[in-house]
Amino acid sequence: MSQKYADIIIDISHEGVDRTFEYKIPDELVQRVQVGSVVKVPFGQGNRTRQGYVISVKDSSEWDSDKLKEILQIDEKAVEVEGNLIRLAGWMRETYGGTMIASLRTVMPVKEKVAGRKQRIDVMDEVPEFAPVGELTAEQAEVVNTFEKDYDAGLRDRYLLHGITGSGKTEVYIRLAEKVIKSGSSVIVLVPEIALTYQTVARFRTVFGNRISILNSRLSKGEKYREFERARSGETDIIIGPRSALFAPFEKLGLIIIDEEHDGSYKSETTPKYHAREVSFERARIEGAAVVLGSATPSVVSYYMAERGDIRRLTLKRRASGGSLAEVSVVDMRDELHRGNRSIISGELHRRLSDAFSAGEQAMLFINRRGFNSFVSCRECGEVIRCPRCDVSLSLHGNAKLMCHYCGHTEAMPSACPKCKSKLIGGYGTGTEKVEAEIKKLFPGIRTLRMDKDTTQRKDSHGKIIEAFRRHDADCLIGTQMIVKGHDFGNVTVVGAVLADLGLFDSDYESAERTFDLLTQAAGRAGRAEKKGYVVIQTYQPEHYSVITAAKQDFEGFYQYEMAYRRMLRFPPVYELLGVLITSKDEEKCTLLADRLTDELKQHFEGKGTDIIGPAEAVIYRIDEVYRKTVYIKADDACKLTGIIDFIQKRTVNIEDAEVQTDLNPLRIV
DNA sequence: AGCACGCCGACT
DNA sequence: GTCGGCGTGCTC
Repeated sequence: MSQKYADIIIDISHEGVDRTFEYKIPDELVQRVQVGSVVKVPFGQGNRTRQGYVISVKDSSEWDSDKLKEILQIDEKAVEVEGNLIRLAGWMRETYGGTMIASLRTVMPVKEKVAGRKQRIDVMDEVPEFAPVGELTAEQAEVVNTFEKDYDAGLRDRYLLHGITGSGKTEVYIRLAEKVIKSGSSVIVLVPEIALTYQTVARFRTVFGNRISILNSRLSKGEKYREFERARSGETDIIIGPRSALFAPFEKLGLIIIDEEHDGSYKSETTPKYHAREVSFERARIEGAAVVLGSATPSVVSYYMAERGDIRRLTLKRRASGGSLAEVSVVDMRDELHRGNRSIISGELHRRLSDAFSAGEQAMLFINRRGFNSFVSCRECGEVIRCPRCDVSLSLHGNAKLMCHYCGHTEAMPSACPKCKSKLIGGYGTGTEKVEAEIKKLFPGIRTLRMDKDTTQRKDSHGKIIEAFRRHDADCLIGTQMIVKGHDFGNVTVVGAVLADLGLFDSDYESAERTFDLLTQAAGRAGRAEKKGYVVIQTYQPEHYSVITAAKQDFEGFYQYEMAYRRMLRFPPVYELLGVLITSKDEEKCTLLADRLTDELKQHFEGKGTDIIGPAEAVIYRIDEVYRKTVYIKADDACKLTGIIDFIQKRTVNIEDAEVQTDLNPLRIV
């Protein structure tokens, strides 16, 4: 048999070796080495044994055969990568930057086979079965019909399912999945991590039984591997999980569903900083699968695509249960102050809560606040206690410990101000703590539950709090935005957004969108059963379009306003945005690299439909003793940014100990 | 990343 | 003279 050769990516995440290397395939391995094989190869002068991934196999080589080294063996412990997933990784590298090996690791989140442990009992296994899905409404049936017709015609399209809260999107997903599975293909369902609750899982499990794989953050590597193996071997037809479930190795994929597609958790925070929506389109293209994006508040990006005809829009306008939408009112907190009410609870919210509690109903109060804990400051001189390693204030945990949210630095709470020695220092408590105290004062005897970063530190505590509230162990649930997402509580009739607009101050082009989403979703929480619901939005900016349109549940209105703003400021989706982050422990090197890189970028790309903005200090200039500068590039065409990412990757300017990362369409300005 | 090669300072 | 510092460059 003639000599065969393999192109191999070495498992080292470094730009210098981010390319394929050719190896000879020894005769005894030639039957078994194929694209996707994980092999051991000698590498470098010292011929150290390294792991590598076979990217292609070929019959000839440009190289002198006796200069090539041979593959040593197949790595039996490693999991093979499907050819299609390798292609997907190649696309991700090209689109988002970073090394090929980083993209490969991303598409195969489970690296090592783990000996099958005894099957742990998972809470998800004890989920009670829901009543089988009943008849669909006319609207739901129409959506399902449209999809089935396309699917039968061999068309694998992309759809945006825009359905108001309570319109029964999950039932639609289930029907679509059934259709695809019946015709012999598999389905991936992505959900935001936080929404992967009993309810969602229970509904799917009722229909699909044990032919479903469920991923969640509680699974160990081995358990996750087991679920992926079940998908690979055809033991399951459907996988449901967060972002990484997108890479489930189904042999024949027919449909990818992304529920709550506007959710921020679909964007990866580590290189490659991919967005599951974008990657799902590419995976679907490679595999010949359809994509369904679903949301009550679609992302501006997806809605824009639908408007331009890039994806097909399907709508659900009515609540499936027939329940009416909640009555929403907006309270201007400045008026409350003028009237002499200095409480954080307005007169109207107080009345609604009072009515609900005396009727034995429940209420939810949430604070739209991205900060986590209170900072500690001196009442005398105003000094704020800051992290010695990062440019942020420390937050108070418990009442004796200060902690940095960015680097984990902890120190004891000082007894006096480090600057003026005053004893009058203290934290102000988290927003949720304050609200809880206020509620207890206003409504003695009312049982409250608090859900925020503090109370959900421990694993599972999130689910426990939700379940306790569902059992009516408490009358009032108080929390940050995490209480808003995707939980149905039949007995909740009042939802209050205590401080609705805090998010609007973020230095972040998506903050209006997020505020609209949260308020709309919050409003959808009230009165989901037969009882009438009331939503009170308290704000200092009642005239802000996010607040006005959310109160009316008017997505279209919000979208028009928001697009005008995005257009004017040239933000996505009208323009493509690339964030470039330059980091170094050495402030001067960080500046030098940022300046030189910007000069080069301006030389090559300025004008011609691209704006180059920066360099500037990042919003948090220093994290964990690393300095951070940013450059932002806006372009009228995504291809230009792909070229710029490539240029940055191959840049000639390099400063040692300083690094560059790219972030395509970042969710926020860092 | 990790290893070898290479060209200058203070040691047996 | 030579042991060893880590700057530079390459890895199929």
